[in-house]
Amino acid sequence: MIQSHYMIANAPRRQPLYVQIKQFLLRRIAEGEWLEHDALPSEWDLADEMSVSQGTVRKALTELVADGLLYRQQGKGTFVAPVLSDWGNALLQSPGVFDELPDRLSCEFLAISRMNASDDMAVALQLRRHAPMFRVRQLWRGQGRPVALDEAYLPAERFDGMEARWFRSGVGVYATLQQRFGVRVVERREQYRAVMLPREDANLLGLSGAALEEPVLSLLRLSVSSVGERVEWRQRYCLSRDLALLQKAG
Amino acid sequence: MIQSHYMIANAPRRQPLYVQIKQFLLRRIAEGEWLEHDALPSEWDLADEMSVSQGTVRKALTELVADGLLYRQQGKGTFVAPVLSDWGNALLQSPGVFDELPDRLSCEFLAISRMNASDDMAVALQLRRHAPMFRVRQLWRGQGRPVALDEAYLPAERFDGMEARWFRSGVGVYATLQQRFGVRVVERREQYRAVMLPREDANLLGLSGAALEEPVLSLLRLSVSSVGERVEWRQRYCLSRDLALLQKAG
DNA sequence: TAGTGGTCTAGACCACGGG
DNA sequence: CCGTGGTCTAGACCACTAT
Repeated sequence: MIQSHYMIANAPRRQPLYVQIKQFLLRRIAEGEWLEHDALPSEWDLADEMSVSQGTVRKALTELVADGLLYRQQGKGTFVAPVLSDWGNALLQSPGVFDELPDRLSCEFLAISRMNASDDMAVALQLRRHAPMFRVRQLWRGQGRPVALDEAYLPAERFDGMEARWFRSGVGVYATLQQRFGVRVVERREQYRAVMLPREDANLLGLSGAALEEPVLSLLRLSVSSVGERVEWRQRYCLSRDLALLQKAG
Repeated sequence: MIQSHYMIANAPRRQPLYVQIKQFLLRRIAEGEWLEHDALPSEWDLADEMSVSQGTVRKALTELVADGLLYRQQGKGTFVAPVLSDWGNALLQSPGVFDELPDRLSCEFLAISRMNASDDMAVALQLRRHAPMFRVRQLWRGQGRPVALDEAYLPAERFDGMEARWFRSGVGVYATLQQRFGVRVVERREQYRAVMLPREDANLLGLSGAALEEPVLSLLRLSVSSVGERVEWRQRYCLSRDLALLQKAG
């Protein structure tokens, strides 16, 4: 299963051992062998199982921790990290206040529908033109008040069998991809803009009258899975009158 | 200089060797011992110099690479990375197009002035109320047209002696902090909002008439140095009619 | 061919957490 | 006390770059 490329003369190029180990563990996590917060075998057990040294296993685990797929606790073990939330590490804070703790957000499912990919969407997701898509709409609330509106677009053929009831309990899109398809999102590219909210979305965010003239923060997101597959295109509108979106920049 | 905490019985807690090595190298870089793109001594030479093993040096270098302070080229060496640009890894792209290459931005110095910290600013930068600050204003252009307006606020006591001419050639704030004070920015926390541009800033961005009613992207940034010091508070307004700000989210 | 970073091993010991 | 992750060493060999 795991083989070094140093031991095989004249063999075609192989990945380093620790990369093979990463992929091996990634597959086992995706297949549900360990659930969130489950402990993996110890570094030594994994090393024995795969006939490599503990240091090599350690290097693989360290990268998976950096990718956010695992977390470690000294003296206890290495565990499967909870799935990335639909907000990632982003927070909503008061503008200008960087040390504030955020409110918890709740997610309300609105609707799921089918449509065809726009040209930009198809290019970004590496699909053919007008490829069939699911559109999942969700409303985020903080302290009961609407704060953001999401439209997540997912390739219908890749995620065949998607059902509305999976979302009814307010579970996020990323959690659903993990639970139902074994897909873990690890990378996101986000574009930020300031726009006026499209009129038809305004009432969902509870805007009316003068508030219709308020600018909103538009976030366009391309989500990539742990195996490099582009799996989601998302449009989010955030009300930013009283809240700012915090990101730690890389 | 470098000492293990394993070899000293009953000694107070010491940092791991590789952390000491990081700090040691960080200081030597800050002091200008090596300039941008200069090669560091080889891992083996550094190991001999500090009487540690090559693997330990390697671990320190790997973390400095991850922090963006160094870069490596196999077969050649390890080099000092160019200073982070005032845009970090962020790019301006066409909305909805994630694979586009960005235009180069040019920086035009506008003015430097003295003022006192606002309350939010003082808290974020861990200064006393109304602490004296420098305000550096710069205008960013892409293909000749204004795209963003920056107001960088720097603690005047920490950066005593700051001069306007340091900025006249269009050099960024981060480059100046590196060159003049040996301070390297490595972490940034950014808040995004959508706002209407303050009237007095609009003409700097070339806005007039109906364009005054365009929303702009507001970015509020707290910059932290390689030694954890909070060194800058920045307000940026980005025109987002035709351009979106791309970030890779962590 | 020499010098660099990149991978891998085997073994040692430390620090933390929990029985 | 044991089992876990965390650090460190010494040595080996591979892969890339330049001369």
